[in-house]
Amino acid sequence: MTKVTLQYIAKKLKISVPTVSKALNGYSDVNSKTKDRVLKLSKFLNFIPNTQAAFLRTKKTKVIGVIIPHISHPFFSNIVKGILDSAEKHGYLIMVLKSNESFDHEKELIDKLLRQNVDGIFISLAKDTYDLNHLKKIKSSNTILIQFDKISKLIDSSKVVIDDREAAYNATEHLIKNGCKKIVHIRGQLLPQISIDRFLGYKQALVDYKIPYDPKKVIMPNYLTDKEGFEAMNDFISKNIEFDGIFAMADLALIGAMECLKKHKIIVPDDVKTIGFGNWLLTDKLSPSLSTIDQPGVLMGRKCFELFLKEVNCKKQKINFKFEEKIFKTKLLARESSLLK
Amino acid sequence: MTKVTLQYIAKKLKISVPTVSKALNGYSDVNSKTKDRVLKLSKFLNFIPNTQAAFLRTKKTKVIGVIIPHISHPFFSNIVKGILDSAEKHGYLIMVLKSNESFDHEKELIDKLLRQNVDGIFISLAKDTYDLNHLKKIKSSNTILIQFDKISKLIDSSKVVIDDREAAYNATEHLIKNGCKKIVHIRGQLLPQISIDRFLGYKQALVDYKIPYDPKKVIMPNYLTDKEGFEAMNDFISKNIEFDGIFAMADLALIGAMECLKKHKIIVPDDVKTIGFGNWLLTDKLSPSLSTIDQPGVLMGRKCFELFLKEVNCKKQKINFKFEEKIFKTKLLARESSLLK
DNA sequence: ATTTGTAACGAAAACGATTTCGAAATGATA
DNA sequence: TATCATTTCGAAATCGTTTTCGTTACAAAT
Repeated sequence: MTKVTLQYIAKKLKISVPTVSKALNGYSDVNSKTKDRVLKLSKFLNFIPNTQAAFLRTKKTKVIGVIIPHISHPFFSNIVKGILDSAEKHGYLIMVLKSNESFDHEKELIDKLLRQNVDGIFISLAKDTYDLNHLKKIKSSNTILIQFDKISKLIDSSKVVIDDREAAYNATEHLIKNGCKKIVHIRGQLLPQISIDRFLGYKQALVDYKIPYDPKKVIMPNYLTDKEGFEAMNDFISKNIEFDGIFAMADLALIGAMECLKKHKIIVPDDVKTIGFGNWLLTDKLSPSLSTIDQPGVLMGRKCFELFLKEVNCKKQKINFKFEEKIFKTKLLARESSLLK
Repeated sequence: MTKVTLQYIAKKLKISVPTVSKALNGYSDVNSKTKDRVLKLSKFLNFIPNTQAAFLRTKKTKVIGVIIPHISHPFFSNIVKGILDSAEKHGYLIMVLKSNESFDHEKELIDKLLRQNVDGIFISLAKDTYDLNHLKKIKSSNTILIQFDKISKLIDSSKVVIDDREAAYNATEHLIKNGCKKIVHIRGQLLPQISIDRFLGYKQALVDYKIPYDPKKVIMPNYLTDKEGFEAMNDFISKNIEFDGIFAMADLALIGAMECLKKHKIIVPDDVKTIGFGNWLLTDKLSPSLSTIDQPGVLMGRKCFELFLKEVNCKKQKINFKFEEKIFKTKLLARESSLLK
């Protein structure tokens, strides 16, 4: 059994390869009868066009590479879901890669994707990415780059983010308005812009409400896991740092922190009010249910693809293209953990 | 600026294209000095080999397609994570596609992947997949097929599953041993083997412990969401069906069910003991924490890739290959929701 | 009768690699 | 010197498409 190719079909039909190709791709210079014959036979033979061969001419793979720091993370799952939703409607396929938050790894992944000639690369940077030459390589290879979530402002590309600063401001303000005066902050690492921005939002809210900023009330664990959140809280408590509110940069860290509170018989929200970030799955089912900031992951994923597609079309039609930065609004979900009784 | 190809490098070095190719691919019939020159220049020029062109000869893409019913689902996230872990070590890339539990969609996705000439397809079938011609198409195209989770026994391929029946048996037995005599079961749809198996495990445990099976104690919602779980429970209660235990085929459905109990002031585990399935993220943080069956998603993903690789190597060395079926043990996590006080 | 226009098709080049196989050059051996 | 083996290289074929452009045939218009 031989492979079914254009060649094969052409031979069977005693016509040329180009004609078969044109018939299948809807060119106008092919008789409708021959077109029918081609379509019928190729369906009958279950012809599967070879995308790699096609690529050699078209230079389009209709594949997008998505690089995220983690896979098993609800926010990134939602991002991927959003991208997939849109991509599939336009016939694109998605390669998903994870950087494990490692810069070195990230560089390799980009090389891999460029070798694959993907049409676009969507990336949320690793938290320790400082050098940007790998992103420049993407641009110089003429591959479309879309940054989301953890982005670098120094690289020209369309971007999809949330207003982290505003979100953090709102979260902090929310605690204040619910009576907190001594708010501790479990923040993310130094480098990624989002953890800086969230920290700045926290600080700004304090300023605006005339609460003195106290560096001792801010802690920076290595990872935002529940364990580290627990430890962070232990730290505050053992150092006798007073607090009546917690703002954590990630729900999971907050959950760990709250377990520590429970161990110390500190009641949420009675004694301490808390708010997290991310609206993780099931945070609404906890007791107390977690107040948090909802990031519209699915919408963000869709937007990434939309901006990508816009760029594709502009390039095709040689229209001038301007990069866009879409800033999504977050939603503060006030649940039990932060509300006055 | 021209593209850097083998051609280009060959010209610069005044040698032939094949020699460059051989130098880069470690052939022995190339002088070590020329090899050095090639390696140096191609690194200097930042040569990116064109995988599509290479494919035309090698017939290997080093890409695997993974089809799962949902993206934002912790179990499948873990599967993908496991696959990614292993794949990356062996230089494979992963395309992730979601079928949305739709058979029709699933068929299309497979066509897309075959067009892409992926080396392997890993699939967890949609719950309403009844016809298997699309899987046969994979096999007849000589693409390696690995089935996991929701599989069809009728198709010859390596398979990675858990023993659903045993797991469900253990869950039910666990409830019985903790004093339950009237256990309701929230089951999955009729078609997928896993929901049949889990149901059978439930039934078997009843038989073994001499508890009469009562069809009225089994409900089959359309989806295993929290809402549907809630409704299911409402149904039981409104029909005055007595129960002192719940075994749900999915944690999320159980969570919904337990919200309904709470509404009716039925206390878990005092009045009713419950156990779910899947060990979803944060189910250990709920109050009461959920007893559940842990599926080793990451390990399963890794195993999928391992079996795939074995098949690849056997084919390469023309060794006889036998399909394997790996059945993972599940772990019963006895937490608060099912334990005697 | 000549020109023009249009529809339908195919020859040929191109995309960028890999692989087979034979040739040339060199060194070793008889 | 003749023969043989080894090393190193490249010509050529090939993979399966797409796209440009020219050719043919025929009808319509002048």
